[in-house]
Amino acid sequence: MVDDQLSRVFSALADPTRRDIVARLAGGDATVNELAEPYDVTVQAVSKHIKVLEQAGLVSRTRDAQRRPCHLEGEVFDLMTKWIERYRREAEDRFRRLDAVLEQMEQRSAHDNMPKEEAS
Amino acid sequence: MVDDQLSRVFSALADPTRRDIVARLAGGDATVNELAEPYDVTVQAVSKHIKVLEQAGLVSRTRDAQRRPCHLEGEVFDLMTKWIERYRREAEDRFRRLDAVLEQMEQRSAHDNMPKEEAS
DNA sequence: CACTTACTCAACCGATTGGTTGACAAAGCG
DNA sequence: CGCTTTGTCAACCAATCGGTTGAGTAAGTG
Repeated sequence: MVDDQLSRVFSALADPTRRDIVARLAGGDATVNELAEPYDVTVQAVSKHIKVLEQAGLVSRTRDAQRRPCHLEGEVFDLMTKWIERYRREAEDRFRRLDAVLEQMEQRSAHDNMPKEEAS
Repeated sequence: MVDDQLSRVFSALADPTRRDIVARLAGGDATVNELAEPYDVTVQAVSKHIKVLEQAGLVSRTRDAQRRPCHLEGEVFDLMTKWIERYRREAEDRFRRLDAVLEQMEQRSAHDNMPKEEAS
């Protein structure tokens, strides 16, 4: 099994059914049977999916008689967002720097017929 | 194999080695051997990881003699961020609404006289 | 009490995954 | 020309994954 939380979260959301469950839970809490209803799989399979989401920290469960209402936990999204944002920003910064370099090269190679204005 | 892009991206980032590769590529392009160097696995294994990242759209490759420099593609992160942000926001909104309801209940139970007609 | 509802656990199955080794292609270098 | 570097492809293997069926638990209902 995957050991670190970030891996568990990404891994949990790699499955379309589980993403759909998350999407539906974002609209409100629901029981296992309610969640299982629209899919063409057994309740046991959905129960497994929920367990995966639970272990990733994306979903929590309470008890209401025989029912086990599932609740979407928002905080874990922060973990992902932080990771994603960090590298996206770096990638974009590098891209911008590269862009600047290319622009400079462009200007230099065409300095004869280019306007004297220097766009810094 | 996973069919949709979002699944491929999440699935690709579910592996710690692949996340590390992405992290390192955020610092600049690198060849397969350079990327493989720090890990305790064969170059072939790393080559496979890169292929997974490539098919997820996270990495692109050019050619430089025998070398295949890998480049991090930033745009795909948007796909993830959009998905994440959407459901996080909904979850947080619901949380705030629940908070408001609980607060209201708190205030109401503080009163000894409960209103006869309960709004639903 | 028996019965139904809601759900989980255990065992199994086929497909996929992450790793290996070995062979091979493609390009630069002696 | 051979040799090295850089990387991929193919075949295999053990572990995991998503699904199944069947049994079992826990709680409300007749």
